Amino acid sequence: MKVTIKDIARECGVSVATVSLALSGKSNRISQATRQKVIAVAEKYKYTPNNAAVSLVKQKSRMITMVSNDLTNPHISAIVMAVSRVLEKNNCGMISRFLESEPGGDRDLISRMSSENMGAVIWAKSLEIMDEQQTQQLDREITGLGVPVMTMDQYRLSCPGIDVCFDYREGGYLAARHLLELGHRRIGCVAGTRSFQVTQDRLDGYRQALAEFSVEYDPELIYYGNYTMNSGYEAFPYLMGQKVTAIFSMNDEMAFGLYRAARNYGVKIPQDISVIGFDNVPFADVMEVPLTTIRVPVEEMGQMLGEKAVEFIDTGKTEREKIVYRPQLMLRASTRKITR
Amino acid sequence: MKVTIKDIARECGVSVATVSLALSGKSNRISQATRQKVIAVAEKYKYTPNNAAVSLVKQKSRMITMVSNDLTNPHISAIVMAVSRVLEKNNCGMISRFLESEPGGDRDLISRMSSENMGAVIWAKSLEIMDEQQTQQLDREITGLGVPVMTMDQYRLSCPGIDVCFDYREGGYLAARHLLELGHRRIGCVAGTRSFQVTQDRLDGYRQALAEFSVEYDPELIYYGNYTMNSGYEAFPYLMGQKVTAIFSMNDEMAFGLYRAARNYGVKIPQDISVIGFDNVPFADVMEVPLTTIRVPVEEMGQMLGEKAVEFIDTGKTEREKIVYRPQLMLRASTRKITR
DNA sequence: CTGAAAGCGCTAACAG
DNA sequence: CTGTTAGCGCTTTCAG
Repeated sequence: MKVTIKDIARECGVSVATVSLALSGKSNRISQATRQKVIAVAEKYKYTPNNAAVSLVKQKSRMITMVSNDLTNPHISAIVMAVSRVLEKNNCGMISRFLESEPGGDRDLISRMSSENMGAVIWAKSLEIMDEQQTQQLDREITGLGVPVMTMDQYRLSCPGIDVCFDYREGGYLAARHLLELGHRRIGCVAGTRSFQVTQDRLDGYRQALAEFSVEYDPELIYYGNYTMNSGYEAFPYLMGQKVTAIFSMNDEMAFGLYRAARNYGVKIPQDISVIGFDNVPFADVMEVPLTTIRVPVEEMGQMLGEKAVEFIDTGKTEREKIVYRPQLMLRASTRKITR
Repeated sequence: MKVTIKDIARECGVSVATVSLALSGKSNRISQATRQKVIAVAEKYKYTPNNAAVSLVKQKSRMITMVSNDLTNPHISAIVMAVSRVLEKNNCGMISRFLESEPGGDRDLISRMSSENMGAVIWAKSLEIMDEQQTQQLDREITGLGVPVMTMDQYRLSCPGIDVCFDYREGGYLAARHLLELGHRRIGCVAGTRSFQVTQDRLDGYRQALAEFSVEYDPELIYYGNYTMNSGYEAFPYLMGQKVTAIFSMNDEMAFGLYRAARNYGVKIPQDISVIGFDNVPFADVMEVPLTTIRVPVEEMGQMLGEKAVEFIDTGKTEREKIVYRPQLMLRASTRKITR
């Protein structure tokens, strides 16, 4: 049986209250002598508090629930890893819930979460496009958890927390503009999951760039995938059929799918076709033709998410904050001036 | 305030005991009428039990602690993802602790874990090479957690659980033999972290293959990295200096580092040098020159880990089991017959 | 079939 | 400076 505060109290000949106080160190009502003794005994038996009991009485804990998409995407694992690092350092725990990248299912998730009494949640799931009513509904449910919530998008929540955003629109804009500046006019796009807000945002940026260059938007040039490598692979023949000279892929994973398909079809990147990705995962730089892409500062964003979660737990503050990160073009070798 | 069992009891005009019994459904001592009423009210208020309270009284929970190395390695994230999937399905939660791939620090980790009262732990951290005394010491500490422990290596623990192993030795053997069969004789090796047992195992396999082909083992041909891409990158010039014609990399990540370095040095794979990896991460197949590698069935292994954790929690069984998975050569394009 | 009561390990008033 | 006490939300005997 694990040693409890009671065992220590008995051994030291003091009450449990004294032990609790001595160990927490939060009060100087305890004499040096007793404190020292208590600590010594606690160490002797390698005492560690029972978190369930602590969080039951305190009504909160240093456990943080992290909700995110599928880890097989290195972009996601980078975020999770960054968050985890911060939490460990601040001795918080992390309960992770990795969801397959499919829309829906939040309802069930939230009810399960409400059983755990975590101190905060990091909701790093892609935001679905929602109408006003759905938005309010989700807000009500999430807010109902009664803890601060950090998100990775503008969820328009009313509970304490922060929205750590990225300007996907500008990212899409930068990507398309880069291609346009290289002279491309028929620019295909491998979009991600249709129902995600971030997909729409990138598309908006793409369209804005086209407009600036007076290129008409052609919906036939958009292929909707689901952010997996495989969907990039499938997009390739379709877009080639559309005679595009360049492709903007909404994430690097799908761009890699494009690479693989191009190899199969004997199409050379960037000689025959330019490709630009999005995310800047570590692998982008390993390919034989390093991938030009849009950098998303995942490390910084993950760290911010983690630090804020800890801060909200520790200070109990109640504001809702927001921060927006900006994209950056990583120019590498997969894009080039149009030759025809 | 979250609704508790007490609120429901009051609303239904019954005692808390009755509510508990009715909701758990484990007893037929409750009349249909009351049960129905209790359930209706619980749903109305979206009641969910407070896990802290439950686990405090039951002295265990359906929360599983998952300890693993750094997620930036896709091989690790695949395992974590597979585990997570089965836990979700069995409505268990997962507390994750991702450790940087450095030796040591288990001590602190275990004491932190002992505060959470999880139902099981999955210890998917690489095993360090240890002497008899250290082995016993670790066993004592881990066993001291008082819960079943699933590992990914032969930890020789005495607590309930399972060792889900992989035959790394045979993997190393297959890799080296493949190269030998292609006629290579000076075969470099990018080893992983020196202090890991799995590193030693792969090396043993490599040496065995050399012996079978009567090739003398040359320690100068071994470069110790740390399983990161970067260490593969650094290994390259060293091994080229040793005039090797082929390289066995102990994981795919490091092989990718080799790829990147080869590109920089203008060395062609496989024309100038053959490369074989280990793991078979999804990317291995995306490279312009798809990577020949040794497959580790991470999906199956992760699933086994998760299922066993659930099984041990649900049945309370106390044996210690063991299962060993076998390697498989994935022949692709990065290795070829020696031409000189 | 149902209620009362004890207790899981710990904290936080409130007394002393 | 230290002990007593009342609970946090829930399960589980043990009576009724």
